[in-house]
Amino acid sequence: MKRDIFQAIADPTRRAILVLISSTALTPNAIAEQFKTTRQAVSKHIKILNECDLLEERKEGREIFYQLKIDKMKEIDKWLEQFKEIWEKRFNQLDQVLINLKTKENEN
Amino acid sequence: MKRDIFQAIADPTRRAILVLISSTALTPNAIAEQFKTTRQAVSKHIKILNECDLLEERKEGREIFYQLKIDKMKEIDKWLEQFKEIWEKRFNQLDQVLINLKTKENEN
DNA sequence: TTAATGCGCAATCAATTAGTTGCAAATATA
DNA sequence: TATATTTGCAACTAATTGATTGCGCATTAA
Repeated sequence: MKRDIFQAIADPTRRAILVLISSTALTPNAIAEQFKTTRQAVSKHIKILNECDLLEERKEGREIFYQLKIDKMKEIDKWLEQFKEIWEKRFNQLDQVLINLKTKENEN
Repeated sequence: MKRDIFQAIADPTRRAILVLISSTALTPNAIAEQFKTTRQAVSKHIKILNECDLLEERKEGREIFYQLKIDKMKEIDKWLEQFKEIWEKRFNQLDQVLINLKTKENEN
């Protein structure tokens, strides 16, 4: 099954999980407690996130702690860059318009 | 139907459309030509993008030109910020480790 | 006026999805 | 050893998705 990070963040529950485990490693049960959902539902989301290579796991006895591979999130940022170039260009153009207006103002 | 921008970018065809119309306004037919897909399929994607308030449309005779509301893409960037804070913090910590190593080196 | 073009929308279909239930394996506790 | 806990995985269901087909409306061209 082909998954990508954009599909991973499409689901709101999954986005919340990502935020939750971005700074702390948590077990599936601990995650489920935060969301009023079942452990199994969380488990399925974890599986998907894992397929996207978004998780680090650390086993400790019978518990498994999951944490976000935060660097993976940079892939989204990288994709966004092509739009940033455009919106920054537009912003600069707007800026130029404002400067031109001000110059004209001073001419009066 | 409740849509959000994260669902909009979940589909690879839709991501390609967004890139395509980020700098130029195009008609559904013109978009479809770029992807070797049908006009109707593109039309459905456009509908979804529209529901997410991602598009500006300009009617010209019987043609409708669609262009990306580029500012809307900032919402994704805004969501990413919470992760950026973490990865920058980690980077600085790593930086500190390297500085400490260098200091110890100089002590020898 | 008639024919062709560009478009949105509804109906339909196959595939995928999120969630539930049930179970077996591994670990911990009594 | 017997029991309880934590987990992953498979089977199932209801809902959603992407794509196709067919239609009607508006605009343009002959």
